[in-house]
Amino acid sequence: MDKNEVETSPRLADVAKAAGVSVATASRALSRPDMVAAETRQRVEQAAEGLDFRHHPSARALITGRMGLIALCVPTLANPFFAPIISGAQRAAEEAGSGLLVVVTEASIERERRTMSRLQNQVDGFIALATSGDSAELAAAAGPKPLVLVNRRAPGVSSVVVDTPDGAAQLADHLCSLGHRKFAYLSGPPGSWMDPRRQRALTDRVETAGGVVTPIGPLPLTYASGGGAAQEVVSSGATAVIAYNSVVLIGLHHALSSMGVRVPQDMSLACVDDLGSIGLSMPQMTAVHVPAEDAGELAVEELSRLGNGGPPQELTLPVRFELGQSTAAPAATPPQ
Amino acid sequence: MDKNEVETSPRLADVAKAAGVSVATASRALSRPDMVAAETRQRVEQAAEGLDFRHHPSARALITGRMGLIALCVPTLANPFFAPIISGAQRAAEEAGSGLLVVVTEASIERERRTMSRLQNQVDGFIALATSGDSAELAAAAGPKPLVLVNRRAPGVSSVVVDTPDGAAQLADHLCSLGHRKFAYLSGPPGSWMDPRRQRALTDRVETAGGVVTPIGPLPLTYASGGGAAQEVVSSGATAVIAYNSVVLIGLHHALSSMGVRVPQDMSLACVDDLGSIGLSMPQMTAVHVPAEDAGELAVEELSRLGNGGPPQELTLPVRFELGQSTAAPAATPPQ
DNA sequence: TTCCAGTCTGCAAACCTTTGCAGAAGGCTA
DNA sequence: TAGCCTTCTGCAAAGGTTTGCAGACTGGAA
Repeated sequence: MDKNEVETSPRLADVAKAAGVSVATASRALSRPDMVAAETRQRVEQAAEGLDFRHHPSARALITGRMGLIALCVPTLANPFFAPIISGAQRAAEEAGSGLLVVVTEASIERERRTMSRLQNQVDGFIALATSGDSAELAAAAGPKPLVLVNRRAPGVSSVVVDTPDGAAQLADHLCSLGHRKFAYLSGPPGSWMDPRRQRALTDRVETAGGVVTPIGPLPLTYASGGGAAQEVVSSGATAVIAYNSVVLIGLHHALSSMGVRVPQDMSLACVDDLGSIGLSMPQMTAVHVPAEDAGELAVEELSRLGNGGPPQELTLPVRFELGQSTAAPAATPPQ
Repeated sequence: MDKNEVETSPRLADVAKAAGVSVATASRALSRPDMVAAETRQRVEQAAEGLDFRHHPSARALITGRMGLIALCVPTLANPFFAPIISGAQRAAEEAGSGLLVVVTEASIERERRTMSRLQNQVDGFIALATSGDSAELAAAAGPKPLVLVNRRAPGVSSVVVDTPDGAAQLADHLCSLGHRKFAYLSGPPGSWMDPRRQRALTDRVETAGGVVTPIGPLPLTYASGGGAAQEVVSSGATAVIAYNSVVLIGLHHALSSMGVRVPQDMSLACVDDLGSIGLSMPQMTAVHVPAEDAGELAVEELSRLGNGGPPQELTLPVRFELGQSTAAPAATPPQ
C-alpha cells in the first residue's frame, strides 16, 4: 500500500539512493562525468534516467552563480527585422544550454535601463538590439554582467554589427556602374544608429561617382509608408531608389506600378535589409542580404566568451549583394 | 582604509543589518509588507534602496517554488503574426513580475516536447502558440506545470483562440451581400490547426448564399507566394479573394495589378490576419483585425489563474471587421 | 496589580545542489 | 611486505531567501 506521499519531482538525493552512491557522487556523475569511475557514472545516469530526474536550476544557480539565462532586449517586435536575430540567438542559446529571455523595451531607454537592472542577478548576460539609448548608461544598467550590443557600437563594450553601410555602398556601386546618377534614399526610422551610417556610405559613394542622393524620410518601416513616399520619389527626379528595408521597398514598388512607373525600365529599386528569410521580399529584387540569424548567434557566442573572461570585441558581419531584376540602366529620359 | 573585499551584490542580511532588524523581518518587510510595523518597514525599504538591493531570484525560487518565468513556445518567428502575440505576452508577464522565455521550436513537435520537459522546473508555466503536435503529448510534456494553448483547442487544457473563423464568415457575408458568388480562398501553411476551420466557416457561409469557394494552396505566408497564386486565382473565375493573411494578400494584389486586373473593380480582395499592427498591411484594405496582442496578454493572465488553482478555461477573442476599399460589387463580366 | 489578547520580531530550519577536503581503496614499485 | 601514488567517493558546508513557531513587548481590561 502506498504511503500517501504527495507527488514531487525527484531530487538528486533520490537518484543517489537509487544508484547506491552519495549525493556528491551523483552530482559529479551528472555534471562532471570525468570525475567519477565509468561504472559508477553509468549507474547514476541510469538511475537518473529511470527516475526522470531533472536538475533544479535555482539550487544549482545558487551555488554556481550561473543562471542559464540570457536576456535579449529588443526595442520592438513591430520591426520584422528583429525576428531572425531573435531566432538565431535562441538557437545559439539553446545549444549552449541556456534560455533566452526576451524583453521588449518599447524603445524606451528608461524602461530598458530599469528592466536590465531588475534582471541583473537573474541572467548571465545581456544582448541589446539596435538600442538608441546612451551606451554608458546601458553598460551601467548591465552592472557586472556582460553586455553585447547588436547593430550598434560603443567604446569598451562588445558589439556585433552587420556591415549594412558597406551594403549600401555596394548597391551604389552597382547602380552607378549601370549609369545612374540621381538617387533617392528611403531612410529608416528616426533614432536609428545605423541609418545615418548607411546613408553616409551611400552618399559618399554616389558623390564620388558624380551623382547626388535625395534623402526621403525618416519613414516608419511599413508597407504603407513605402507607398506614401512614391510621389516624393518621382518628383525628386531620381532614377534609382535605395530603401532601408524590403517592406518599404515593396510598398514603393506597388505604388510606382499603379502610377505607371515601370520597374526597372523607368526606375531601379534596391534595398538593404532584405527580409526574404521571413517572406517579406519581392521575387528577383536586387538587394543586400543581411545575415540576421548569424548576428544573433554571434552575439550569444560573444556573450559566453565575455562570461569566460574574454575581452570585449567589435565584430562585423559582411553582407551579401544579390543581383535581381529590379535594377537596370536608367531610361534616356527620367519619368514624368 | 578599505578592507580589500571583493565587490559583491548586497544580500538580504546586509539590508537587515543596515536597518537594524533580523533577516526574517527584512524579508517580510519587502515581500509581505503588511506583516511588519509601518515604521520598521520604512526603515527596511530605505536600507534596501540605499544599498541598491535586489532579491536573488534563485534563492527565493528554491523556497517558494515560484520561478518568475513563463515559457512561450512558438513554432517559428518567420511568421510575423506571432510577433504581436509575443509582445502582448511579454508586457503582461512583466506586469506580473515575470520574465518571458521565448522558445522557437521550428515546428518540430519532438523539439517542443523535449524543450518543455527540459524547462519543466525552470518556469512557472507554458504557453504554446499554434502548435501542431498532439495535445495530449503536449500536456504530458508540461508535466505538473500549467499550460495554455493559443489559437488551438484541446480538451481539458486552457486555451485562448481568436475567432478568425468568425472573421472569415464576416468577410463572406460582406462580400456575398455585395453580390459575389465565386470565391477563392488562399489558404495558410500546411498543418495549421486554424486554417481548415477558417476555410470551413467561409465555405459554409458562401454555400449558404448559393456561392462556391475554390481553395488555393496551402501557401507559405510570404509576399512571393501571394503573387505566385495570382494566375490560379484568375483562372478560377473568382470575383472575390479571401487570403489567410495580409502579406499574402499584398503579394497577390501586386501581381494582379501588373496583370491588369483592377482592385476592387475587377476583383475584390480581403484577408483575415491583418498584420497592420506591424506595418504589413495595405492602406484601406478590407480585413479582419485580429487582436493578437490581447491574445498574448490573455494567455499570460490565464496562466496565472491556472497557477492559482483555477480551472482550465476555453477563452475566445472576437475579431473586428474593417471595411476598406479593396472590396466592391463584382463587375458584370468576370475578368478574362 | 495581574492577566490576556494582540501585534510585531527573531531564531533556525528548510529548499537542492555543488565543491573543498580528506579518507578509502587499489595498484604499483622497491 | 611496506610504502607511495592514483583514482575514486563521501562528509559537510555553503549559497540567499522564506516561513513556522515561539518569544517579547504593548496596551487594555478586570
